Amino acid sequence: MDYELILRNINKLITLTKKEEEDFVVALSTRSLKKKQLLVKENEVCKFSAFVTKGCLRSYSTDRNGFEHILQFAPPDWWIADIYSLISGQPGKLNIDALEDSEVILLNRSDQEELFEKHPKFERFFRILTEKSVVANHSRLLDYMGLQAMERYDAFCRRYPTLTHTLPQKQIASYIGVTPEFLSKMKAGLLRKK
Amino acid sequence: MDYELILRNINKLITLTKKEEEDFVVALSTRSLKKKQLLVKENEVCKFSAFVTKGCLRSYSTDRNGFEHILQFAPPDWWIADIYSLISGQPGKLNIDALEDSEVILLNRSDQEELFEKHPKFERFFRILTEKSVVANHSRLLDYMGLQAMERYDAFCRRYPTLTHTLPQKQIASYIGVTPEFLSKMKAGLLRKK
DNA sequence: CGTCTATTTGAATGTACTCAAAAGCGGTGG
DNA sequence: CCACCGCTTTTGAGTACATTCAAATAGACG
Repeated sequence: MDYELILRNINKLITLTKKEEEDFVVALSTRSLKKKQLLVKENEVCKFSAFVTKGCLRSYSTDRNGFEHILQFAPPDWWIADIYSLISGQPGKLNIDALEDSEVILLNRSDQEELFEKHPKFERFFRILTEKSVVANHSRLLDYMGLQAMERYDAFCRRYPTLTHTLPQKQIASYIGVTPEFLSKMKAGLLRKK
Repeated sequence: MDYELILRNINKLITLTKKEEEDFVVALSTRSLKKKQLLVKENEVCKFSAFVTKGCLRSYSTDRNGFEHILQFAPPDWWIADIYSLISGQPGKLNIDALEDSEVILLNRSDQEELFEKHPKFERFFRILTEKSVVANHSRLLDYMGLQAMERYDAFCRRYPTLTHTLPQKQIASYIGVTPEFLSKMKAGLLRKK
């Protein structure tokens, strides 16, 4: 299996010895997902973190009116999981599925915890990864609170220029928190102004 | 100094040896804050995490229209910081101030990092703390995306029953993302229905 | 007691949503 | 290769939730 991408991802934050690298790699497994295929289902316990090597996943929750709200996109080189379910061991509310045919590497929570025991360096890696996640969520929360829809769309386009062009608008609408209809109208309005 | 509360807080997630406890405690310092006093200012680098032992702090950001948006309340037994600034070393966008006369314990980032080197167990503590923070932020983000103002207020009251009764409405409005005027109208509407 | 801030109330407004329908686009099977 | 089907995007009219602005009232603090 080719774990080059995930090892480089890890090595951005910590430096692994040969032994650590080996102990890490044996804990990994891979999985292919067809477009629309679910990796994590709501009301089930999420037992692993996923690292995307190809394609693109998303995590989302469905509200009582049937609307999907996207928490995260995960293109290659990103981690994704239902962290609530992962750390509580309780069934989660998130679904994680593939927006296109994708490849992921899975790390079981139990293996991850063994890794933490054996090599505290991994604890550091995930501590830092999680800190970055908090920062991203803060920024997104502030966007929700202080910006209007058009500005959130702008912010999205600036932060994720690639995703902006590859994802269906409907998905972007669901991420920035507007209806697809309204996003369409915003873009039309933009063009008129130019 | 009395570090009982913070030690109990730590011991909820990990178990410290005598030596670890000592090395931790020597890194701490305390500070008193008067109501409205700023602990962290925007555009300055935040160099510590704060643990509240008395009173209540909040972290917030001011948007370009001058509106404050509260990211977090920190009553006793809670941690608070501008994590973006803390981990990046860059000047942050958050202010942290006291909503009433308060006492906090400060842990410098550099001391914290030394602690991580010396005792990886602390890395675990903060890894778990940070994971919980991600979960809380996810839940709040989903509330913003899927609930309307009244429901967000309900959710707030259920999650923080104590804060609901002690905080000024204006602060709660700023946390749930509505104007103080509208929160007032929502409550009036509630009473009419009962 | 007086001042400053927080809360309430009301009227007018605006941003974003709902519902409906048409047009566009992509994939699939004949 | 074309025709069809389903899904996404666009467009429009009507609506609703929440804001803005203004003014009055209530409360807190020195």
